[in-house]
Amino acid sequence: MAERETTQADTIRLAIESEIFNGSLVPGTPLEEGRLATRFGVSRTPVREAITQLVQAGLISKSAHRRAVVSELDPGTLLDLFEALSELEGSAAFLGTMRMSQAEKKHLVTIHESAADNVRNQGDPNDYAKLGSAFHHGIVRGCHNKILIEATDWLSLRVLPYRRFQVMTPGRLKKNQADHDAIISAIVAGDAEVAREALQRHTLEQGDALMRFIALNKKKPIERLPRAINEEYSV
Amino acid sequence: MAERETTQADTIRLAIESEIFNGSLVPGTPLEEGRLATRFGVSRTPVREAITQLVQAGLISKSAHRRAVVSELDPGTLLDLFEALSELEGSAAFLGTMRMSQAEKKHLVTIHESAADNVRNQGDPNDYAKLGSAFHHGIVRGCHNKILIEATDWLSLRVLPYRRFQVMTPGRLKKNQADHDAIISAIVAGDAEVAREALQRHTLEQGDALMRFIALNKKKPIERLPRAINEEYSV
DNA sequence: GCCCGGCAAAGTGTGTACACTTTTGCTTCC
DNA sequence: GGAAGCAAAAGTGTACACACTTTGCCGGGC
Repeated sequence: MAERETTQADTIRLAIESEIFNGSLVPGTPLEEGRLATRFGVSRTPVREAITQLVQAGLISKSAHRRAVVSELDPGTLLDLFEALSELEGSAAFLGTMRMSQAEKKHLVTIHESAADNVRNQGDPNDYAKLGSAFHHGIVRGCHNKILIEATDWLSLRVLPYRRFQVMTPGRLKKNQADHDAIISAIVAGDAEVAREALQRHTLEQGDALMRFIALNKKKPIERLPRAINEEYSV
Repeated sequence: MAERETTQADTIRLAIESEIFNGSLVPGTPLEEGRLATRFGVSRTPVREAITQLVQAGLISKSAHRRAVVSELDPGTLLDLFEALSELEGSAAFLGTMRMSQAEKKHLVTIHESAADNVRNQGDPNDYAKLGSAFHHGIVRGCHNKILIEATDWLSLRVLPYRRFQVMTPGRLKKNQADHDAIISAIVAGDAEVAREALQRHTLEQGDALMRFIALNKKKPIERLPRAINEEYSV
């Protein structure tokens, strides 16, 4: 085979990841090395490697001699996750407000305005979700701190499997847009402390809404849940 | 062999970790699977597993078909690390101030007072270092948010290999103790915002001091550096 | 009827072999 | 003398085999 710089373990890790994100692999599902190996047409070795990586990423959990399972977050942990994420994003917003270049801020404004257009014209909710994710992403990147970005991504990753339950009702969509409006204003105005607080509260509320939604729909079978709004994941 | 709940991979990971922390494995050192395997008296398989885990922990870096090396942090990244850590610890202090039980606060005060005694009586610097670490640890645990704790630990882990360069000159020691004093006062008084800011600035300054120290001593061979003050690592 | 002990099947942990990639040091040519 | 190219050596990635652990089931005892 020709030179490869991505190993099979990487390929398999990516495949499993995306199955977790798009919901084919529901939290709680056990992952057997042997089965995955035959399914992907490789031996168990690269599968094991992929699993180890995903365990460290927090997406799956496993203990010695026991099968790996897709991580399942109880409500308390999910709440912790959003709380921690809100703190990190808040910090990023604070630093970003002081560090983003004019071009970076401009870019954020552009994204925000596209989202506003989408709301006005009742565009594709999927597009709106992507813009929203790009907005958050842009702010976090703006802090120019590799480690903080890495940590934020790490937490975002772990929320991702649950994001698919999110639905944007017209009311929530408007609220979301208003929140973003306040955030971008603070950033453009250079008011770092306000930006921190606005983004922090926004993320916390997002998490809250998501949790309420999950709680409401817990009893129904997975298949009956509304379709995921973000087919793609970006982190 | 009798039943074991810790696999060889775990054992080896722990061994490599501690060698990184105590300085036997200097950042930049290449790690060969084969050599490690013979050294630990196992096959390459568990060694590979251990390495994969350490890569995800950020302690080791590696790319396909290339040897793994102990992660080396350039000054910029180290600065980012401390900045991010300071934000996280600040957040933890904020939440902890509101959430810690009286018993937990009491415990922190006890630690702090032991440290004060140590300073007054010019006790063992090693003990002081341990108390300092317990102090930070206690505050972080106080936030009662599993994810935030996990994230903070993750970053602390990555700083650890560099902590051994830290020296406590009498001046720094006094400053450190004064900082802790301000932090514990704010926590006991229930002033969360002050606690956040105090711990945040404290961690940031600690990082700054460490970086200056490393920069000064960079040229000297490793063996000539002062002995590590924390033999143990706790995270 | 319920619990407990043991058995078989499933599944993971580790050793080992081999193919392929990278690295290194030598040789050769300019 | 230095640079480019080549070949051997070193090292990693994957497959596969086997031992050990876990798990679920079954039957016997209380």
